[in-house]
Amino acid sequence: MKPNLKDIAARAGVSVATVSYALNGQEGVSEATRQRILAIAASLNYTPHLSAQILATRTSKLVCALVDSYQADVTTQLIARIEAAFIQTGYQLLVTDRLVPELLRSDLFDGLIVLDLTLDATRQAEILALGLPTVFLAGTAAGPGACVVGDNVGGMKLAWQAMQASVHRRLCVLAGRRASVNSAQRLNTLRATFEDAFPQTNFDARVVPADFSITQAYDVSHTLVKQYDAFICLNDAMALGVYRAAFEAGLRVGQDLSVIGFDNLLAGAYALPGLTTIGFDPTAWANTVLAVYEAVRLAPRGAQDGQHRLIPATLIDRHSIRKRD
Amino acid sequence: MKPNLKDIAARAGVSVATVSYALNGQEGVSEATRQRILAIAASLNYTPHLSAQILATRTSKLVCALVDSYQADVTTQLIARIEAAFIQTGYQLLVTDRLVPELLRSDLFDGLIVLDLTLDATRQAEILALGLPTVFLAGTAAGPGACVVGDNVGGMKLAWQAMQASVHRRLCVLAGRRASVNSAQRLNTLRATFEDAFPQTNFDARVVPADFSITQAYDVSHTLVKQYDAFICLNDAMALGVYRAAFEAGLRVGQDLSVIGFDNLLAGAYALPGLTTIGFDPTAWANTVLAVYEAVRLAPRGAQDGQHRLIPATLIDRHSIRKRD
DNA sequence: AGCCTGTGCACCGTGAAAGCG
DNA sequence: CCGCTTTCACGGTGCACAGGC
Repeated sequence: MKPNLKDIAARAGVSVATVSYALNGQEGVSEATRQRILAIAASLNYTPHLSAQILATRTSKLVCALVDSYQADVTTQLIARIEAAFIQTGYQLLVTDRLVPELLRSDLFDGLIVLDLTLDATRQAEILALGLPTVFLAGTAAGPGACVVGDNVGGMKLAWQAMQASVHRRLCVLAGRRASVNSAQRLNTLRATFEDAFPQTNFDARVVPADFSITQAYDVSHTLVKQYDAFICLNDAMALGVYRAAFEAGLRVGQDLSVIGFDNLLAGAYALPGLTTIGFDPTAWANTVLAVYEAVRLAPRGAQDGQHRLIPATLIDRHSIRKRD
Repeated sequence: MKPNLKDIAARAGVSVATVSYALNGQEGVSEATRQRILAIAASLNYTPHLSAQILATRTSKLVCALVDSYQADVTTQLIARIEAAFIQTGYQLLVTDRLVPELLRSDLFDGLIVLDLTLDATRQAEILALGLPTVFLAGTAAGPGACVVGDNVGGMKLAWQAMQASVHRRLCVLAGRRASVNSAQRLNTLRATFEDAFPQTNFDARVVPADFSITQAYDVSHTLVKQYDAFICLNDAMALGVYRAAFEAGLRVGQDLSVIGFDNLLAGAYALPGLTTIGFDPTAWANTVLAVYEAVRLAPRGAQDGQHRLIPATLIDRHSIRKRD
């Protein structure tokens, strides 16, 4: 059977408390007994019973990462970085894709990181109701809770500039769900920029909703690739839908039409030709998440709101835009 | 503060034990008091303290899914299905990509599912040493531990047949790491089939190692696409590396050359043209994992070995092979 | 007596305050 | 004051048993 403190105590000829102090590096144990206890613990291959520790200390170093899908590769790119940052600070990250209130309210987790770029206000409220220290990876400065998000405004301006350099001028915009905070922010920025440049032209007539999904974008793009040649997609998945429709129509991306995405998916890097897109430095993002998490943890309940940090956007220039000479 | 059994007991005017019985649906509580207790629990928004439950019962319904990478999309496709199957049976799956012995030996988890298709014997032994009920998603019938794996032999035969239907005859094989069980099984099957069909020809001269990775496959393929035109890739990632090299050489997959992969990645479905590949029904796979897990859990310690279940392979016929008329 | 409903208490493994020589 | 022990607490479970009809 797995050894516990009592077993070690019996072998060392001391009390359980002394073993506990020795293993936790606390004072009040002579160096000699400490070494003896550590040696016995190592020889028995002792590891503490985490549930008992959590129960006794009423604290946990476990943090839950709630993802919208294991296949959403924007978020999976980030998880690994976030996990690395948290582990360095002594936390252990565990990932799930289901919001099971019984689990999250079970005192097992110290807090929650929500990696869901399609997050809407309803779900956000539902998550905050769990009462855990929480950091969101999408959301608005105005909304409740703390969040660390990519700079959609700056990113969309970069995307617009990149598309302005294209030979293609017939602009079409593929948008996500209306309720999605990310989609709304990106679309509003683009509209403002567009109306600034072309005050006379109707922007919204060029906007087609495609739910942030590759399949929906593919479906609507069959006709779009015949009318338009400059596609600004509010995420990379939809850009890949345009790729597919273009391929089947015998059109070459980067030649016959220009496409730009948003999020810097791995799949975009491997698309042919490589997808020009807007990305956010994942390591910077992860480190900021950790910093905000620590702040939220210490903040009095309810004072999490308004914490809002922006990760600067960069243009990842590949080959899906045909530039003017 | 979060309510506990004592709070409920006080409000209901009964003992803590009665509350525990009522909430767990056990006998010995009258229907009237049970309803009263349930109502109070609901109104207080009570959820049990999981650590205390695990400590008291010495059992956990938490299962850890250990993945090799959050980006490995063969495994992420499976996680969601496995999670669904396990949740139906009352388990809760939590995912991590780090083998932290302190965590896994902490009595928090009931058992372990290892989703690592690149698993080798060393790592497998290391994981088994943790002493948890474990199911691997890669491995050999001969090896220790229980595993549920795709039928590499049957799958590779299907791949061979599919490629035999191609107009392209200059065969090249892209292989993974030698230590990988999956790569070895697939390669050995292919070699046997090839030598059966062409006893005079040297098979191994046509095999190029590319580490199961898209970038390595891309690197080696620049020259390969000039010598060969029929590529059997032991996984889809490498097939996509061939795609990229072909694209840059001005060659069209499905026209100028034929490619088949293995694993049925999502990225292959969205590649242009769609990648013909070998897949395994993920729902069947997930259900089998659950069944084997239950068996392993109940088996006496050490008796997990030799459990070995095969998931049948199917050909996913898309458009990367140019067939004879 | 026997059945039904409910209670008291030891226990799970660990942590930490207070006590003691 | 040092070095260690005693004691209680954490939240929940389940056995043995009590009391009423």
